[in-house]
Amino acid sequence: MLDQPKSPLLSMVRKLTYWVDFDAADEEALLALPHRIATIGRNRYIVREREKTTHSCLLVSGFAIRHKIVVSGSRQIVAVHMKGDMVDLQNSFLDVADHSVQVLTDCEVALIPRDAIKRLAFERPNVGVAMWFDTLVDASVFREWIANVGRRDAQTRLAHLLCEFSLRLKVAGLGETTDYELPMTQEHIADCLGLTAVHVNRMLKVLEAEKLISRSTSRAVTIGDWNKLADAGDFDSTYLHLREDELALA
Amino acid sequence: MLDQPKSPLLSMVRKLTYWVDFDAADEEALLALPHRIATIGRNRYIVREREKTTHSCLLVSGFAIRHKIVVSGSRQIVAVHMKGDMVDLQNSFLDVADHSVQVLTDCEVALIPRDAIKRLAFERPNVGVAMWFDTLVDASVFREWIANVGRRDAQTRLAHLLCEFSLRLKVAGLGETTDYELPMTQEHIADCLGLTAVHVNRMLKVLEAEKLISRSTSRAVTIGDWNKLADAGDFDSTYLHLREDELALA
DNA sequence: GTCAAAACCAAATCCATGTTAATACCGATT
DNA sequence: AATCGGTATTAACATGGATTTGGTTTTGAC
Repeated sequence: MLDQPKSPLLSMVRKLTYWVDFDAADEEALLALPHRIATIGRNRYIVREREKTTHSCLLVSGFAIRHKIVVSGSRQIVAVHMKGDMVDLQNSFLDVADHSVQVLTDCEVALIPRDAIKRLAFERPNVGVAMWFDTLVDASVFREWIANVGRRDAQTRLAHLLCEFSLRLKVAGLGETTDYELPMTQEHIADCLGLTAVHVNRMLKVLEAEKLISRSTSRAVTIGDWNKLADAGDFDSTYLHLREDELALA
Repeated sequence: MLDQPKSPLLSMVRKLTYWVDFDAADEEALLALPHRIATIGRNRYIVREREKTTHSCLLVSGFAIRHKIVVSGSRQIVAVHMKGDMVDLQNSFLDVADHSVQVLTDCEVALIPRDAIKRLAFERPNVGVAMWFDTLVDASVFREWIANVGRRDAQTRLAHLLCEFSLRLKVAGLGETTDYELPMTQEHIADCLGLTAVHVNRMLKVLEAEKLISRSTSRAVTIGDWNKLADAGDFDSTYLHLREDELALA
């Protein structure tokens, strides 16, 4: 702690460096970004739709969702974020937030002034391009979700989401590929999938009955046969654009 | 023509310059990007899912869609593109395409080698950041589509899409806000909305019966009262992140 | 440890949208 | 003007998922 304080920004550096080769100065500049660590309590909002944002936010621990509320009052979750994700590069550069970001669990975040990020992107093209590519991956996930919600039936949708979580949690070091703890309630899942919580419950039962998953507690998911679940979920991990080494461990 | 050949890349420059202040050298460098003009016939593919891509593509005229095919065989359209859009900054930097891009009509495109774009992004941070921001806007539209498909009923979904087209076509100089030609069949619309073509037809009739729109030919849309249609579609243009001057003319 | 609130589970009913299939239209040829 | 293929339209019927209700279990705040 005294001699080698581990920066919470390290996970960001690690993530971004996949896309471009940073030199020492790039890394230093990233780690030197001004930031403030904050703890955000369960269910609190990081940003609300239509607000102006001034900070971007790196998730150090915990889970967060992005969501939109439609006129009927129902909620659509458009993304789930976990440790190491840069939440809200999205909102913060488009001036007015087009969606809300809410924390699921108590979270530690590093708040970085967006102007500092912006400046860095101009000064160090390596960093700028890396962030650009990172948002391209986000966009790819959004596209897959459009397809999931638009064209797959409830069971397939759910299986797909469970596969996505499986890989992402593993990569984030938060579980095993075939065994993890769901960070969210069935209602959250429903809002990811454009379904009702009641129906998510039914489909979980179906997946369980078909021996694709099993659950010890209500949040714990164990995947019996990963490939079968992936088939059931029409899941192809291409869209996550994981690195080879990340894929390998899956 | 002889003294002032108008570059097809100009519309790209105009679009990108909204986000950052280009200097003369930036603009020059953008216009100097190597590119090849090609004409692509109706229904042809620009990229197919899982292919490796080497070029990025600027739409000079015509319409294109991005889509994914799910296991049941149905198609989900995840984006519609028109004149001036950079199609496939997305695919081309993520090595393997996670979705297909297909043109609807005969299209003129400018094909730009992705390496040239990448190099430019490193050499001229202004350009890199501008492209980054452009993809942030794309991502914002994806999010809105997730919500549209996931949480709005058929009629609202359709009204929402018609509003989006209304603004985007107007901004692209391809129609009036209250009066435009739909670039797509009802089946295409259905695949944007996660519905069937039959049901899209039904809903078009409903919107017509409620005097929200009228149609002279089957593709022509006239919006009676824009605000009423926007209400019916739960439409708020924030997510398009249009410039003020573009919004003004809406 | 207690208690209220939240989450989960189950069953019955309903309805928005899907499915299928037949007909009508329209624009592009020849 | 006859033909043809792709769209659009319409109707009858089927169904996946929503809704509603009520009960049970778990969670977390104190």
